[in-house]
Amino acid sequence: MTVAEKEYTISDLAKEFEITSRSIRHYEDEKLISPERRGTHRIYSSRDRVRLQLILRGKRLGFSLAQIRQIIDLYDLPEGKQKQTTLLLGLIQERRDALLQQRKDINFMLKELEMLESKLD
Amino acid sequence: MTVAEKEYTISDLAKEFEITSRSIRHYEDEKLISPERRGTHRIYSSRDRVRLQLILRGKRLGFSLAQIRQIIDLYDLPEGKQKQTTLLLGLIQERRDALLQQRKDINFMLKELEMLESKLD
DNA sequence: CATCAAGTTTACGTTTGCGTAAAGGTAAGG
DNA sequence: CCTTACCTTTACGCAAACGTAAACTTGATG
Repeated sequence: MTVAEKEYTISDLAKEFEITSRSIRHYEDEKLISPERRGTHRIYSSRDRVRLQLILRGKRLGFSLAQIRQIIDLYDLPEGKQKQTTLLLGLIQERRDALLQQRKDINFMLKELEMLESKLD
Repeated sequence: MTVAEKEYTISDLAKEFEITSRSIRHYEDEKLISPERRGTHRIYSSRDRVRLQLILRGKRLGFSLAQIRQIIDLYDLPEGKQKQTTLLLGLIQERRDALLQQRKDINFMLKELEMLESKLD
């Protein structure tokens, strides 16, 4: 039997992640998330909540909502045979390259901060 | 004797870093860089070039120009006794926290990408 | 059933980060 | 001196990512 799925209102998630409801609705406008509707009200599932986490993670990394949607869409691949594997692999590789570059940038800046800090004696 | 410092025009740097001159001037408007002037023309030194690299690194990490300026300003501390050490240490710590969070986010996403990739068989 | 917090849509406003003319100044070569 | 390439400032334009206000609707509660 299916365990009762957790559900969230828009302000539940807004509070939890310290963003505004407006932002969450905006992400919906931009097709990044699409919660169930119960009447007019939005009901968010655990999966929706995870998607929101992915969105925010992408944001912290400086990706645009459009880029984040691309990444998120990768998660929605219908199981089994994929549509255009090579295209997707390319997309994944692109993302990975960007992330690896970012990690380098971060490590560089962390070192710089250390040096700066040591100057403050 | 002082070794002749390398100098660059705005388009030298624009080409090297694959950005537009417009962007570089914009960074100047935003007080992120302030090259020497020879007449009306801008002359960039090696130090200016390094600053530009810092700017672009910050951009790749998703920082706003205002945030980047804060970081860059840390480099311009007059040697020796600093103005408000504790304040600066706080600022540095803030930056570090953000960078560490980003690194976590990156590592998370890299793992996710691997998983996604493995689904494409 | 009245109330009241929380939800909804619609739409204009704002900030950031440049793009893109427009209109002209400057430096080197022929 | 004239062309040509590159530089300058000024200023309006624009997309992204929401903020914010207006004007309802809904659902839980006393």
